[in-house]
Amino acid sequence: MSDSAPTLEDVARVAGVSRATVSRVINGIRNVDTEIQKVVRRAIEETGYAPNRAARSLVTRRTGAVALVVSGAGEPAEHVFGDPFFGRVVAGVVAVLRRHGSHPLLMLADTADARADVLAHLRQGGADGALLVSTLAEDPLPGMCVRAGVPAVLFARPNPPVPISYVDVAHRAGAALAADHLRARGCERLGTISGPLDVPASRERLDGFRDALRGHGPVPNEPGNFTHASGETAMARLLAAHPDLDGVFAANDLMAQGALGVLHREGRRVPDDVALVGFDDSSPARSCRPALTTVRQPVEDMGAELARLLLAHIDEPARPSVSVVFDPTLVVRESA
Amino acid sequence: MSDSAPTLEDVARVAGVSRATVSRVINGIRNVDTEIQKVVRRAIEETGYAPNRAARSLVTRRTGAVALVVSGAGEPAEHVFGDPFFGRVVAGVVAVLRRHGSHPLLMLADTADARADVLAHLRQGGADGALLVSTLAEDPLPGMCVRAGVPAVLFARPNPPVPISYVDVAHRAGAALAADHLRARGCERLGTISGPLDVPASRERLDGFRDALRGHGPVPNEPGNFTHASGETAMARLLAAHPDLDGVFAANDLMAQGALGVLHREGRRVPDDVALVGFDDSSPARSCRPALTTVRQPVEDMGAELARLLLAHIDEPARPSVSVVFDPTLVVRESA
DNA sequence: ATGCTACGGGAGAGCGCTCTCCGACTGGCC
DNA sequence: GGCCAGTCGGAGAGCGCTCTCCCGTAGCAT
Repeated sequence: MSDSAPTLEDVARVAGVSRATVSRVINGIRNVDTEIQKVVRRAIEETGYAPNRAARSLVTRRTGAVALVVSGAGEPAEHVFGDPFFGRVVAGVVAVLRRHGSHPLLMLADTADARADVLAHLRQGGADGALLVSTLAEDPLPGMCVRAGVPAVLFARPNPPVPISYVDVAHRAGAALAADHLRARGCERLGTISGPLDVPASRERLDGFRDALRGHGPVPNEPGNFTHASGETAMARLLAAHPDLDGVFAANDLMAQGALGVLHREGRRVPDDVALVGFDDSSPARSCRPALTTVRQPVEDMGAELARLLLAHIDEPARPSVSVVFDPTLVVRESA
Repeated sequence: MSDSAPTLEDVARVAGVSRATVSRVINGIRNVDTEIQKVVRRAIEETGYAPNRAARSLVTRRTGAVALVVSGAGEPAEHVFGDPFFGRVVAGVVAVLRRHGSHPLLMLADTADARADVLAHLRQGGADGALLVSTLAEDPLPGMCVRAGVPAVLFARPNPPVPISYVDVAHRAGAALAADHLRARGCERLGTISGPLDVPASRERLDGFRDALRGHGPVPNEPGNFTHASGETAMARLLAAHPDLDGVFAANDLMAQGALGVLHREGRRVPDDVALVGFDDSSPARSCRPALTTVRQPVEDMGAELARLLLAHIDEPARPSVSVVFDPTLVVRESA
């Protein structure tokens, strides 16, 4: 045994067979005598052999890694990674990938340079494909991937529309769920705290809410940016402009939580004076007081589907792109 | 140009030089005539060349990837990934790695099989080293890495002690900060909600708290397991056994948040009747009502140091292992 | 003019693996 | 007994890159 790691050659010598046979045993095992298989396996054991991934990738053109790209504006990285929502996506992704022997390679695409790096990495075969999770209103990365012929799948519909597979939730239907619930519990004067209006998902949640309420008068909205703080300011503004509000729909739980704090400070009881519905069913929703009634996205399942789609596209590059839209459900807790 | 991706050879042909020269230009550029460099760069541009990472790794024995291993018991993956604490570690790690052109490869080591897979991956050169973040009381993985000669760095002190570098926070000092603060604001009857007592960090926080209070009578403790729910039950028990409690130290913010809910329900005002101090300074601490006074760990910095240490160990395998311990600080908010 | 160093650039040997041939051997059937 | 099909295993050609030699040329001192 030499000083460096054992190679196929070493194992073959110990087993008294050829390199090819050892390779056959390790991989698909097309047709190798069981007796020889045993001998080879013993030799592998004995030498402590571990196949070299780089050498294998060189010929198979597969790495067993997929890029998990977080595409966002220049916001601090901890924001994205610290977001439990993203964590749930990751959990779903990992659950599928690990069964397949793959792992996600975490990458940040927060600047044009970073995007170029990500694309270069992909083109260099650093990963077999990419999962793109974007917080950007308009993201050029999906288009770049398509043009470069890199298999990629998006979380959320691509904004500059490109022929690429994606998973999403039915935003309008989810918002309608919230609207119906608020109406059903007797709320008359509703308001909303939306996300940034240039983000399609925000837009759809707002439109879905308003559509469901068509014929019941205008619904005032204050846009936030999905953060706790923006929920607070939005709620304060909404309350200032419409003191008689009795129901609020926030486009995510974090903003709802912020709104909750403001309502409390202003002496409004929730849900008695003002009913509040969030979106996401993230962990804050559960730990809030009062616990948040919210529209649940099956985020883990969506993450899992994201991974499944990518693996399919990697396996079969010519596969037509599809969109998979999940239906949200209403989780009724205390706030509405 | 052939149908497949251009190779060094193609670029060399276009530039009218040898493969080696193109390689030189792309990498260290040891000594190549500037004129020729220009020609080569133009050829690279022209061919749209992207170096093949696998081929490069094969000879350099470097992948530019680092395993980020989440080592935990069989708990659901979403728990770990969804934990903002982990997200902050990742943010720190990524900040350093990206400057170095590396990326973290996310791996789960929640079972013995998974641990074996992780180790195999590392031994196969799937990553240049490993960052181990463990929630386990006793984790065999660090030892496995050391034995296999895989560069690895831990977040938190290794429990079966092994010669390996790690970063950690001064738990005892942090707990003492909490104790001193509670004493200073006049609390007399203190209690604690610790983490699992077989986890070294929990132990140290508890011991540190008690040590700082030595001579002021015994400090009752109810152990939890770092979850919201366990904080609730622990607080309820503590209150049942010691109704006259006027100060509580919880070993993390999540449990503190749970405790807060129970105190509220029991009609105790915080901080007037019972003062409460948490640990971590996680986002729940900020969004709680009342906002949590807590011991802040500089988690992002710790994550960054984690990555820096690993890169150093990869560069210089013989480098002696070290431990880097960060000092926590007290963040005073409303709860104490 | 000769030798020596210095440096730019090419040739070519691998890195460790997979996979396509192709040869050898076996057994069943005419 | 001969032939063909079928099965098993070996030889060897790459995959695309890096890096060590080595040669050629130029610059300088002898």
